[in-house]
Amino acid sequence: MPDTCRGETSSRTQEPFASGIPEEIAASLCSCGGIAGLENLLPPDAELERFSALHRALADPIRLKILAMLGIQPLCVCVIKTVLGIADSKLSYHLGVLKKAGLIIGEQQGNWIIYSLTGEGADCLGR
Amino acid sequence: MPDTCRGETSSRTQEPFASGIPEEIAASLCSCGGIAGLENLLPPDAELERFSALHRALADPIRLKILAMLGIQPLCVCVIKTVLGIADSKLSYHLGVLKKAGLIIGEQQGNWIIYSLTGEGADCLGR
DNA sequence: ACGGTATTTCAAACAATGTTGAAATTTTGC
DNA sequence: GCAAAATTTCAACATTGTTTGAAATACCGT
Repeated sequence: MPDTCRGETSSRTQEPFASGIPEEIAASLCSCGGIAGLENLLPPDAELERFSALHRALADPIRLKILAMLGIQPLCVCVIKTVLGIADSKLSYHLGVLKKAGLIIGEQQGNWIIYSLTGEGADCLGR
Repeated sequence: MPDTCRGETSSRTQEPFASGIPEEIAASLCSCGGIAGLENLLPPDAELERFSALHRALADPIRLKILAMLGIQPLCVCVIKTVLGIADSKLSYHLGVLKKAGLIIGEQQGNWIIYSLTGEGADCLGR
């Protein structure tokens, strides 16, 4: 391990916390470049935003069930509705959330709209 | 492919939707056992509930950032706070959410509490 | 054009989650 | 025991997400 961090815990850089954070923490923090170095290792905010939006779309059992169903085969709304046993407008709301998140896509086919997974939606199922 | 599905689309079983759902849908639905067969292929409700709770915990950029930080090294609250630049109580709230979800664990060490990823938390980072 | 079926949209009620600042708790060093 | 630092808890409030039923839209067969 490189000895980049001699001297006192936080007198080298003027970090905004008082004085003695735990030795072990200070040491490894130091060897990754202190607070600034740590920050550089983090994903950019835009990416965090994107991921959290994706998780928000998956944060509901009804929506997960819809994804699971579409993972088996494309389905029209009426079949999904029958399996879930929920009101039309409720289902439509959840389909909208999944669609807006880019996880499913709906294709009109005559009187029906047939939903299926997008590539991203399929990725979500694989974990 | 097995020819398990001769005859009219939905006269064999009395499915609760009117009459003619699209041919293609009906056919594959049929070959997986109709509505009932489809239902059997879905994860049990308890599992959907569990997954959705996990996603809910990840559905916030602040929390994702905390996880990313802890993925680099264990940290005390004051360092996390410095990086995020948010109020103590706000941070504590989000740490609580992650802790309750089983993704991080806090260990008191003197005056500080040092948080680190649990196994499950580390799994989440790996995608 | 009409009547019927499938699906979505809308606004209002409701529920869950996130934020804020002040007060409480825990631990340490003296 | 007391004061100071780190962290959490609490209750009020703000924001966001979900449910509901009614009305609107889109498409088909006649």
